[in-house]
Amino acid sequence: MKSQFSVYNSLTKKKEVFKPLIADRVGMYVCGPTVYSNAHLGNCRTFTSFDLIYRYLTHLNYKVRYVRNITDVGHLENEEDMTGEDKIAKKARLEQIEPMEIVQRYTLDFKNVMSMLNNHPPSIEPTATGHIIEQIEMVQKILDNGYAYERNGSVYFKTVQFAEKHDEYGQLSGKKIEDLRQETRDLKAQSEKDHPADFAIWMKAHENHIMRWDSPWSVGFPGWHLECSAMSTKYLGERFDIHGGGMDLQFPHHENEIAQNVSCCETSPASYWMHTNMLTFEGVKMSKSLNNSILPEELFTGNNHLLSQAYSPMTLRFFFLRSHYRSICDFSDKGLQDAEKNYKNMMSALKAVQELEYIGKEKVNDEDKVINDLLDQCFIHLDDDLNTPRVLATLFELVAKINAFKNKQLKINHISKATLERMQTTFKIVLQDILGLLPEEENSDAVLDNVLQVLIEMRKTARANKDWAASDLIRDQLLAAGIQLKDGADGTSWSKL
RNA sequence: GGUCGGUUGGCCGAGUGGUUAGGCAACGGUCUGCAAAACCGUGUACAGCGGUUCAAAUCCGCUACCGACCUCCA
Repeated sequence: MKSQFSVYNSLTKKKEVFKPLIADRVGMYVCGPTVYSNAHLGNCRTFTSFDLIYRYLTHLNYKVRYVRNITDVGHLENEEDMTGEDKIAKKARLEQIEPMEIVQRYTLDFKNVMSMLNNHPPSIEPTATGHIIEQIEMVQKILDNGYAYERNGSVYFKTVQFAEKHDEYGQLSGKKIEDLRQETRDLKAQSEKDHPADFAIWMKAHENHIMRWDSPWSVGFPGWHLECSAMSTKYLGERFDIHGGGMDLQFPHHENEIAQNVSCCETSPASYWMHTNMLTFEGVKMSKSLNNSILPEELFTGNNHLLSQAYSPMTLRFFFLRSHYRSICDFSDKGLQDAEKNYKNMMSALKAVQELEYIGKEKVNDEDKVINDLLDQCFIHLDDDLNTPRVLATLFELVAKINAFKNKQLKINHISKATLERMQTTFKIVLQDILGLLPEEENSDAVLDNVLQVLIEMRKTARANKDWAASDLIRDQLLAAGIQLKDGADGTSWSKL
């Protein structure tokens, strides 16, 4: 049974059934980070969303090649400023170290954070500096095809001429070339470009620009949008299935990328464009320039005045999954507190469902259908453009059932043995394999567990003797120490608060 | 200024032209020695105004407020 997985395509502005170009294979390119400083929570949200997509495609048995670049050339800070510096070069100058040292530091930081969030590494993680030759070749092709011109060693893309010949320009972002002309003309009159909407695909390096490469036009560096065109083409071909990135990249980055690909390869690169929405803080986009960004490390340590406590990477992942990837997600301490509780409850249920044992003769009733319907719903909601809030809602309904079975509030033999087994495998697959939520092993301390088992035994004896003072003392003292005892149908268990 | 998007119950957050989202918090119940945990139940929300319709929170228009992009950004 092949699923009817549908995704929202930013290019056509509607949900479409996903059909790869080659059956059973998917090529996906996602614009990665610029490694000139630490990854912040906004970056985390985007890449966690694409990790989910990657995981689900893999679950659907597609062979996925997931390419996510590392931008280590940086972009110009101000395209019209001829002393404009590369972001990475600027940071390097300020910190008195080599640009590639900056790149290395923040690349490692980024990969480390991705790993903590349980995001799978992409199949290929190419760097812009490692693909200068490919980029130069692409510039040459665009020149040969007549969609660019050289000016003082820099090469610019003829945006207006391109837009006149190709409907593609503006389709993704909804921008009209007339508006761009109107808007930018007055402000940036002294440019060496023919038109304000033109953009550089090769830039001649200013004399103190550190990152530079030889080329047919000048010693310089590739333009803002070129690396993604070059690397996606190299690793996924001229046409592939999914191109993704944050919504803020839609214009100009992705629009210009399409223009480059069409003018070079005569085809728009991707069938489906997927854009993730922004993470906001107090209603405003989280970004470095606004100085309102929070670092993952601050969250994991609780070392930030906005946070009442530390939150684990899995709590953060859960927090992201609570909202749909195309909706704005507003960061809040309260939201993370909720997410933490949700996550813990979900993980307790995951443990509980695995421990359920089938007892008694099958007396299957309506409950069997209820459970199976809920399990089906998980995939129906995943198929619907990865509606994770709905998936979680469905899982919570299953959690209630699982706990009820565990505490004998529902009888296990009211569902079939096959249904129990399906629930056990499916709950785990959805939670761990697809949503990527792993247990954090909080009860893995064997010594602590042994000590607590002694106390639980002592309390049990006290209760049997109706020595409530003693049993309540154990319970209350442990609670004060952050350990909660839970009396269930099968005895007492414990968890950290 | 231009383009696009949002406004859902105490908070978060889905969704749909007519039927319970879900979570957190709250309250009631079951269970319990009492609690906690767990389960069950309760809340009747969709910015405002007008229109289309048998029926709109869901479609259309206007207004208000918020945001994103138009400059590097995930």
